[in-house]
Amino acid sequence: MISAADLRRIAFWSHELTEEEFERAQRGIVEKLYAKGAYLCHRGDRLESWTGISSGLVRFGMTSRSGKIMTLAGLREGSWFGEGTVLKNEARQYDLVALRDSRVAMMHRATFFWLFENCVAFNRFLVRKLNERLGQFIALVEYDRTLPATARVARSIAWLFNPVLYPKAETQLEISQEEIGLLSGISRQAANSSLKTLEVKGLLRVEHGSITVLDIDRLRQFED
DNA sequence: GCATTAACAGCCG
DNA sequence: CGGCTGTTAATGC
Repeated sequence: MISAADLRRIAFWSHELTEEEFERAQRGIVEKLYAKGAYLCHRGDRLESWTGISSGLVRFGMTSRSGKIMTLAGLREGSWFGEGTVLKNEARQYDLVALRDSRVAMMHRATFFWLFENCVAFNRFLVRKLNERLGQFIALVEYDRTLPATARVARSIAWLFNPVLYPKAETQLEISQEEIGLLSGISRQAANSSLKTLEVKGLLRVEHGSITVLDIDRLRQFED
């Protein structure tokens, strides 16, 4: 079972639970490690748990039949996902791959349903979360073809700093330029050049192995 | 043109 | 040392 401190750290929704609800959640979660490159699940798998990222970075996406990869979202510490699959009790429609060594929190299906049936705060969180992700996926339709590379990088990064999904996130995030490329759907070299552009415009600061966001609002809307 | 892969030197932790 | 970054050259759509 996950420690209380870890649960508080990676799940801001847990702060709104009563003591009883919190303990139920805690007892229903186990943590698991995935090495860089390992799949948490493949499309078509049954992954029974509702899932949160405890540390590391995971790519949420799919691979087309021709082998082209499509990234739907990058999942960082504090990301929770899989409620759609758990609620509908169906197979996963996407792949989850660890981009670096990652620790993942798995909530048992029964615990998820207990919270879903009994806890208003938990449901408020789910609705907020689904709403943000829906907005993100709508933006993805435009993003994929229309926007130039730098704008796609800007959006991929902005999503990792979504204030609704990660209300307590630091402005700095440990992420390499290669990982940013994987999440943005471009090469490391192109990611490097886009990051330089965004840095010159004052939207973020590029550091060795990490970035610091300076202006999340402009980053989200960046178009050229 | 624009983006990709490959290669490599240099830097950081 | 191993991983990440910055840059260039060759190649493809």
